[in-house]
Amino acid sequence: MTHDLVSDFQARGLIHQSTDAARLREWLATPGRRVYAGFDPTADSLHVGHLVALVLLRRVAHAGHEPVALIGGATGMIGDPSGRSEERNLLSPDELAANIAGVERQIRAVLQSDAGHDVRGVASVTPHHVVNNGDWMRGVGYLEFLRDVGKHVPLSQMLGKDSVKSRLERDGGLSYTEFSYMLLQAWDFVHLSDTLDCRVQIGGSDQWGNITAGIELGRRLRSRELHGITCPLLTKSDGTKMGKTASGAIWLDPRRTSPYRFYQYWINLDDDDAGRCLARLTPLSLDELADLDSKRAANPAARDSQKRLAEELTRLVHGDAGLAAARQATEIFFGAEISQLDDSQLAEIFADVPSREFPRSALDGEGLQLVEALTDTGLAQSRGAARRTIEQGGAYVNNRRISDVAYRLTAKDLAGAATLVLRSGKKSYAIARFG
RNA sequence: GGGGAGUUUCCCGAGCGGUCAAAGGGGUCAGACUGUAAAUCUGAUGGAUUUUUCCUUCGCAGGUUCGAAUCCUGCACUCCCCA
Repeated sequence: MTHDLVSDFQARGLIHQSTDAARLREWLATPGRRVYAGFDPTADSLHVGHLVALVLLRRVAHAGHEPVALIGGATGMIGDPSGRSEERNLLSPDELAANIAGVERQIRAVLQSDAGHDVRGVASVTPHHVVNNGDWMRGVGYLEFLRDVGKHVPLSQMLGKDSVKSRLERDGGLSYTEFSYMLLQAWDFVHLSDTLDCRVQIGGSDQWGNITAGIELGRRLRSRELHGITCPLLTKSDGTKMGKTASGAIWLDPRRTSPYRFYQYWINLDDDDAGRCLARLTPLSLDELADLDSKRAANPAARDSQKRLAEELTRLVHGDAGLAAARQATEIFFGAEISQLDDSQLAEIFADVPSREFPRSALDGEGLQLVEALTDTGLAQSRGAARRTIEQGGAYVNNRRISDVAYRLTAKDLAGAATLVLRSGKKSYAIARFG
């Protein structure tokens, strides 16, 4: 079960920078080594950008080691300046507590998930650790920290970090608080090496400066050799950040991003991105990856890669139930006319679709103007826009195209007992409920 | 302090007394094609109505005119040059 983690990372394009590869391999040659990655609770949910690090930890477990997920209860109070162009706003203690709770739940869920055949049965027997640096930082006094930690970090080294340099060159500069961030993260690393004998830290490429700060501190304070790996930031072939859409980030929390939208995000990736994500984010073996690569080249239209990717990741994050829901919604959304569904099914499938209540009486007599329904549900900005959409053939009721501008909705248009499904264009849906 | 240029509809950018809701491009939204892709092509793109009009827009406030985004006055902001 144990295999060479470093080679595996390399083969998947997961290494951006690392400390001496030979020394790393040597350290990791013994099973049960602890490897950590940190997550700052900047929101009450992680998003796709965090997925790489989470999956890295799963690979650590798969390789026979013990992953350590660090939640930045302390560092989250400060804010990491890395990769940031402006000073962060501080979070209130209440927000922070809520964020920590949310993030911790997600981390545990992913680390414990048995999604992905390669890890099945492994995660449950391989121990993993979830720690919070707030737990050991809380009791540390300022003077104590300055004497024990700050004393051993040369200012020249801190000023040399890219994250600091780039911010100093900007108008906004950075505050002393954010400047100090790297000391906390450096101390985390040393602390974990003390308590868990954890000697490897992994993170995104923007973490290199913070990681090396910890390695340096370990050397000075403990004469201990620590190791670090960063992986490239996941970007799309068009240069934009992975996980960002026009409507915002793709979150792991189903209340923020429904399993359906999460699933769709991966389905819609272009071929190159899908290939890279499969390698970096899924537990598929290199053979399977090569197989999908050749299938994709031979028959891109089948989109096997995108489907597999969406499947693996949706199951990992949302479980089998979430995947099933996403698939069902996909079938309905891109399927034929909607009928024979009851209201609760409709409500479930269209859970993340905006909905709007109308009085039941609106359907009586002449009925409700389709134009009005489209604007009231937000599918059209104005009545003029709604007319245009209908005239151009972009308006659908229960997935049936309506091209009559004067069309009125009546009881016969209901898909369920009191629900009908409106659609504008290919993918914008809205639910109209008649209570 | 002196001299000059500018501020246009979501963005860039034409318009310089009527035919201007305002060229062109970008974006966005529909449609076709397609792999729920990319590229391409077509149409639309202030609001209300509907096929006829009406209302609101061209930095802000006034004014000249039958009529102004276009002319005049004042105010605000931006940029450039000389000190």
